[in-house]
This record gives sequence, C-alpha cells and structure tokens, in this order.
Amino acid sequence: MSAIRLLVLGAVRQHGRAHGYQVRGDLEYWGAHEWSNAKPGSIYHALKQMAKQGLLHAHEIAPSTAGGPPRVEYEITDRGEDAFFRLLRESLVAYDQKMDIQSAAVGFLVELSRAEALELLRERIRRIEQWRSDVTEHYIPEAGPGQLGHIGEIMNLWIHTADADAAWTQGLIDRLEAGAYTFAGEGEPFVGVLTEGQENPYATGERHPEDDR
Amino acid sequence: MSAIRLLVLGAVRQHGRAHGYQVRGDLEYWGAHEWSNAKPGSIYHALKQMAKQGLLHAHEIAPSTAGGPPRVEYEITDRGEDAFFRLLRESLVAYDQKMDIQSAAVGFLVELSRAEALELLRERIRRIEQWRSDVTEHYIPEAGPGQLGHIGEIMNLWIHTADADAAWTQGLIDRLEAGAYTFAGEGEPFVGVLTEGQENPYATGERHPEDDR
DNA sequence: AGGCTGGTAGTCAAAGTTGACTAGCGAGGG
DNA sequence: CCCTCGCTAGTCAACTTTGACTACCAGCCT
Repeated sequence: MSAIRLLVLGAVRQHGRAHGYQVRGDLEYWGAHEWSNAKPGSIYHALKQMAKQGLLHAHEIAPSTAGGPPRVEYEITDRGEDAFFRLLRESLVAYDQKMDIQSAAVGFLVELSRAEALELLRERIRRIEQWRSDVTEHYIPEAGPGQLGHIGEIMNLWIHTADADAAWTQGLIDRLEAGAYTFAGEGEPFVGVLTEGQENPYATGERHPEDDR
Repeated sequence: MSAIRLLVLGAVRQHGRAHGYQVRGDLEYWGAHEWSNAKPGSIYHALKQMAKQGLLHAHEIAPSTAGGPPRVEYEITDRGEDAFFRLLRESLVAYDQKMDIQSAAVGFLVELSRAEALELLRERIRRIEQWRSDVTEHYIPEAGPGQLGHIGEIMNLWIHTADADAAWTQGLIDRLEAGAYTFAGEGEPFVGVLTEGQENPYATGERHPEDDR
C-alpha cells in the first residue's frame, strides 16, 4: 500500500468537500510531491477509485468558477472516515520502512487524541525492536555473520535504519509528552489546507532546487 | 524506478543463464522479498519486458527437468550489461530514500572496482548533504519553523533519516577503505547465487516471523 | 492403483503509477 | 482586437505491481 489513499482521504476530510485540483494543491502545500508519489494522475485515480468503493461521495460536476473544465467535488463518507482512521493507525505503528506512508501519517497525527497518538508511537517502537531482534536472530547464518560477505551490509543498513527510526520516534514521543502541538479535542486545530484563493508558497516552481533530484 | 530491474538483471548476470524460477530463488536467498517488491509476478514481468527491450536474450522454452511447465532461459546481452552498471551506479549515488534500491545496489557493490565503489559512496554523501541544506534552507518559512506546526515533524523525520543514511554510508566507506570484502578484479569473488539443487536456507517459510508484517 | 501433498514454473486480471497531453478561460501586451 | 501566456482542472495510454490462480510431475501413504 502506498501513501496516496491516506493523503487524499485526509485532504478531502480536512476540506469537508474538495475537488481534485484542490487536493492536488494541498498535497503540494504539504510538500508531498517531494516525499510521496502524489502526482496528478495518482490523485485523480485515487479519488475515482475510492468513490467507486464508497469511501468518498462524488458530487457531480460543478462548472468551474475560474476557467478550465468542470470539476467533480468529493466528500468523505462514514465508511471513508473509518478507512481514514484505520489507515492512519496502521501507518503509525507499521515499521515497513516506507517513508512516504510514515510521513503522511505524521501529517495527520493530530487528528487523533494525544493519548492515542502516544500509545501508537510507543507501539511503533515495540514493533521496531521486535523486527530488529527477529532479523538479527534469523538472518545470521550459523557459521557467523562473516559468511554473508558484503551481503551482510544490506542487513547492516536495515538495522541502522531501524535504530534511527526508533530514535526519531522516541524524540517525537518526548516532544508530545512535553505538550507539543494541538491534538483533536484540544481546541483550535492547526489546519494545513489552502483556502480558496490563498497562494501556495510551496507550489511547484523554481523555489525548490531539490525538485530536480 | 524500482529495484526490480537491477535485481533481476544482476541475478541473471551472476548466473550467466537463468530462468525465472531461478531468479526468484536467488532473490529470496538474498532476502529481497523482505526489503523489495520482488514478487513472482514482478520478476516474470521484468524478465519479459527487459527481453523485449533487448537487455536480455530469451532462449526459448526448455522443458523442465523437474516437473512443472517448460521454462524460458535468459541471458544478459551487452546492452543489458551496460544497463546493469548504469543502474548500479545511479542507485548508489542517488539519495531518494528508496531503501529497496539502495539495498539492491549494496548487494551488487562488489561488481565494481573498490576505487569506483568508494568514489560513488563519497558522491552519495555529498548529495545527501546537498539535499539536506537545500531542504533546511527552502522549507523553513520566513516566520520561523514554528509556523509549520506538527507538519514540521515530517521535515524533521526526513532530516533525521538523511543524517542516519550519511552516517551509515560513512561507516561503509571506512570498512571498504580498511580492505573489507572482495571487489571486481581482486580475485575469487563472493557469489550469492544458489546453484542447481542447493537448498535455500532463507526460502519463504516458517523461519522468518517478520514475514508476517 | 488411487489419492494427496508439495515443489516447480509460470500466467493473468485487476489495481496502481507515470508522464504527457488537452481544453477552457482571463489577463496583459502590442 | 487578436495573440500568447499561464492557470485551472482534468484525461489518457503505457507501464508496473499485486495476489490469486493454474498445470505438471514426483514421491508418499494406504
């Protein structure tokens, strides 16, 4: 599974009602084109697919107010809401080194309660540690790690990455315990969507040399 | 781009001549089903595609010696050889946080000369540092990082990951400089393929609880 | 002899992804 | 007034990925 469904569901949800181009704008605003496969084609595909599956409801074509073709507006359904939270919770605890999913989940972290977020992040650490010990136990040949030759460097890379991830997670836990950010039910939320007409400071353009990578 | 082409090309190349099931076995032996999308469908698809594109030559169907349908054997072509090294070099220097590609590249690292491998790894570090400074410069709002709210944690995650990657790369460089492993042209290479009839200690099975993730 | 299991080798439809392309409208220049 | 440019909003074909499925043979059990 990729991050696109979580991102699109979350974007539509935060808007209440959004069309594809709006979602596209939000994801760009979040920098998602940098760290996920959130390209136009994928976004529109995900919208259609999730509408077909009943996670979104498609309000048929409103003619555009600002030039261009008519647009389809989407709204999240109850089943979509469920799917969003299921995806979010899974993505937070799953250690599968897919950074795009992890990033997307962090972006929606504050949709949960602080207590649940902390719980999930602690579970994440437990799973990373479990994974780490499974790997070190099972992938080391009987004759010692030397038998693996340079192939052992792959395992080394993974362990190194897992440790870095656990450390980052712990850092986030510490910040959250210290009261950082505003979670669901804690008052005025931080909303990261672009309202109609607002310019996007991170729009695709010349401003990010790293786009060229 | 995914890791599958590099993996399949490299596997066929190390065998000299291999059919799909053999490639599948090698990738499993390398643990690639854990850290990449090397599923049967993808492997067979990649083989066919690369044969169509002239990177592999398909020796038409030899009847199987051990039950099952007849099998197609593949051999790498000169263009395939070029493509393999181009992919390998690219994958080593590219910092795009796709761990599957990085892992695959590490697996074939010793196909290069030690000098070139070191050169590429140093370039990798330079690129990570470049990426890091680009990101920190361009993605921090004028009003300070606090403006980002919890979204800033995504950037934090990426920076953290980049630093961990650079550290791992430096560690590998140190080990290679100290003479670790056997590179191309340095004598008897370490070959990580399964020969006919050899049992695969890492075959898909009950032995890896982490498969269940 | 018949049936069951398990390994061998691979196919296929459905889903997801990519990058290039289109079409409509407004603003601004000449 | 016309033409181009750029933004809005999206489509589409080609390609890749996924997971379930198939067919064949060997060995074992009864």
